[in-house]
Amino acid sequence: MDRHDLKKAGLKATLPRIRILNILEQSEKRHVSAEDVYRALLDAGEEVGLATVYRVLTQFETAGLVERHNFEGGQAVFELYEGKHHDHIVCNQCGYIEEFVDQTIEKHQHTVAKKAGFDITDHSLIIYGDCTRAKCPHYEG
Amino acid sequence: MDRHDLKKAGLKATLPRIRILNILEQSEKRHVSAEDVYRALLDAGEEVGLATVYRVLTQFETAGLVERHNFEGGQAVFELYEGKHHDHIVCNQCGYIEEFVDQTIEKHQHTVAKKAGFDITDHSLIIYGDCTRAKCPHYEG
DNA sequence: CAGGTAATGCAAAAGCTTCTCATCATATCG
DNA sequence: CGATATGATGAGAAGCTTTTGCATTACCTG
Ligand SMILES: [Mn+2]
Ligand SMILES: [Mn+2]
Ligand SMILES: [Zn+2]
Ligand SMILES: [Zn+2]
Repeated sequence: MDRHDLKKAGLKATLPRIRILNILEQSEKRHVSAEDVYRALLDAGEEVGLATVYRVLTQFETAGLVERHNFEGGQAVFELYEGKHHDHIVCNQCGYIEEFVDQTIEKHQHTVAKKAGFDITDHSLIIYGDCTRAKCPHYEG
Repeated sequence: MDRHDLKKAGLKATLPRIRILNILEQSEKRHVSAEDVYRALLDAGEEVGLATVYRVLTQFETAGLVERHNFEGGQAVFELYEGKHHDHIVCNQCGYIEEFVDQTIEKHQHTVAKKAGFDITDHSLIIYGDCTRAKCPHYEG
């Protein structure tokens, strides 16, 4: 992802946009808030305003470069869109996020929509639970 | 639902709480925001503070009397909990909400959680689409 | 119905996101 | 390559939803 992809998306290849794209690509965490991106820029010594981060992320979303998710907790999170849909399972304890696709669930959603008389455009499926990773604060055996 | 149910939930039967419960029961719309509840109270000539509405709705949620949903749009919505789980399909155009349960989807969520090593506690499934009701602004045949 | 405790109302504050507007960078074209 | 027009940025103010602090008031118990 570089200035070329921005141009293709109809966006001027400005320094802030290139930098934000880099943050999204190089981030340890795949799902990051606007604040996360902003702090990462500050840590890297880049001067980008928080308002710009919000603006650019929204533009990226509109352009189909990133996806926005509203997990519980008020703060929206963003991730690069890689061309394939997936859903999320989130740990209540440590916030760890795993991605998944279940074809049966996907298919049944369409059935449900049809039965309800809706032309389905999208969906959001988030499973919440307690993960069993050693790292997780609440995990004991 | 009356003062008795409040007591059983460990909540004092105060006037604001009784009134809010009534609003939730008698509301035209099943899924209402805190603002919706607040305005309904004002319209009924009841003097209840907005902060109290938020506090009480959160207490009701904790007590298992209502459920909170975070649909797109920033504002949380609440509905009375009737003892049975369901998911939602929401119209992008008019906001109309239909409820559904799909046992296959429910079952597969547990499978997914197990495979990911999570003890599932909850989930949120929201399907978005365009409804085909005559009432709907975008619906044309 | 008096006393203790919990709930309320108001206003202030918090948290997240968007907007305004003067300034600045980018793309384009000569 | 430099001038110009256009669009983007940064800083702060503002918006919207939700929470909090605190003095006052209502509920429950006895
Ligand atoms: Mn993801
Ligand atoms: Mn519902
Ligand atoms: Zn965890
Ligand atoms: Zn509709």
